[in-house]
Amino acid sequence: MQARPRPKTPTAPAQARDLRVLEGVINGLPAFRQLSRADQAMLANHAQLREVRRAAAIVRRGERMPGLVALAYGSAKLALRRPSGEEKVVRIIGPGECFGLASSLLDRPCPVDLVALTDCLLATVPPVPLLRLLEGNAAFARNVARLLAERMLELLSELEASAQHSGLQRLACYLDSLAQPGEPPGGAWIVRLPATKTTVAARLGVKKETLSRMLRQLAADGVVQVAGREIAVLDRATLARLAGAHG
Amino acid sequence: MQARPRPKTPTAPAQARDLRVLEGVINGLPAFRQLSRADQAMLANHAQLREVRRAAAIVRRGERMPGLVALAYGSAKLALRRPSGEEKVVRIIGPGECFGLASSLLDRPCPVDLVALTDCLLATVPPVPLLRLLEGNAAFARNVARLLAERMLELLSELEASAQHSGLQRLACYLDSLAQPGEPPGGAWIVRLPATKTTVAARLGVKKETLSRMLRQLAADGVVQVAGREIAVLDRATLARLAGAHG
DNA sequence: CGGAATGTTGATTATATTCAACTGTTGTGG
DNA sequence: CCACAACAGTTGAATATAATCAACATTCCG
Repeated sequence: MQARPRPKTPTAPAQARDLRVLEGVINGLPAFRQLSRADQAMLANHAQLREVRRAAAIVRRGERMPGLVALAYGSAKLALRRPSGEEKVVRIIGPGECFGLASSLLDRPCPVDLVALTDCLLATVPPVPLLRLLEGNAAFARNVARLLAERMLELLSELEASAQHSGLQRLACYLDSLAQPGEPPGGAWIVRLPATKTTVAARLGVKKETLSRMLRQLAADGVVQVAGREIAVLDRATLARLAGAHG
Repeated sequence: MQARPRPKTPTAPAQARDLRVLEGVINGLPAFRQLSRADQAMLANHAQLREVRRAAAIVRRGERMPGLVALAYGSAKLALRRPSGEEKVVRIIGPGECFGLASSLLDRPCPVDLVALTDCLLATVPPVPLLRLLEGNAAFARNVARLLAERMLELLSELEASAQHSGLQRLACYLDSLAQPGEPPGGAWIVRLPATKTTVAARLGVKKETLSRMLRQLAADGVVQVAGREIAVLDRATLARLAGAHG
């Protein structure tokens, strides 16, 4: 914890003020925002701060969950790996997001690999204080119930996406969901891929070669314009049409 | 194929004793079993009993959720339908199981089609009493949280299954999970498909033709023996091997 | 600079779908 | 009771889709 943060990281040395940082991170999570400062402090007291390097495994599938993992900065992927080497990325999480609520509450082994996509700072809240809070704080229990319900529905729409067979449909749907209005007003929409194309491909359930070909196709049709990880959506209507029904 | 107990008059006329039957059904659900009799009675008072015919739509996707739907008898499928007509079956539920907890709690539109596979009797508990209980009963809130957490992990393993690309892998995995020890002790294991092969195929994410071919393949290899909806697993080791890694 | 990771492209191949024809089962009404 | 319609399942041939293999280009970092 005295290890100096990477010189690239512009923020102040995080580890020096564990509790401060922890409380900040915890307060930033939707799951905990409504808690009293006392409860938040209790969680922070039991939580741990951890820095991990790009490509490091944060939790491995099958391991006991160390608790709820919250990202202060950086990004990580939740991935399922087949022995054959192929992997399916379930979700990509960024700063302020967390992972492992369900498994922690039930004390079940981690159902996926959690792998850092960039250097990360993360907070880990062990199951015990979570369960204590769940027992003693009805509002928290309600909150957790609502949160899990939302996550469930998200996961379901994830499953739905993976069910629509055409890779192109899934890509169109994905781009559409990530599109942000570009800075020149009426112009094109912008998508910044949250990870390498290889990882995004795994997230979409296709190989990187296929993703490459699909993007080329879309570009040739004038629907998008690709520049590395930046994608400009030129024709959002067509994109939406592709995402909806079979194109 | 098999004699389904026709609900000519199932046991006793169900609608005549709404409250009795409702309390019975509600008490049978894991979500509600631990409630006091008073709370159960409250739920029963607000709940409704409904008989539906085979193939009838119980709730349509996008409709407002009428509440938690619990099956007293019969079975139903949760299905996602693409405009193109193809459908993906997410889950098949049987007696004692329920559906729609997450959507009801959040008052979100129903994310799937719920369709009766056989004639059914079902109880519907509207969102309002559910939410009231969630507010007033901390133990219930904790219970709901745990239940949703479990459902989440199930859904995740569902997603995992749909990610392993080989249809044969998914079939092997599915059969393995349904295999029951056959009645002659050391003999073969038995699987009774919970629905028509067409529906099971949709559950596995393949067309009925493909399922038929895969089963023929497995039978030719001496792994299973198929007789209508009954499947005898002759070589469970091989089945498990197929389910695990690429076969 | 140089090496590793990432991404692209073409040729080939595996897998499952689609189309189509046919069989078998089940329930209904003449 | 039989005929028939509707549905469920099987099988083969042609086809579509994405994976795999292989070579090459590019970008990222130390």
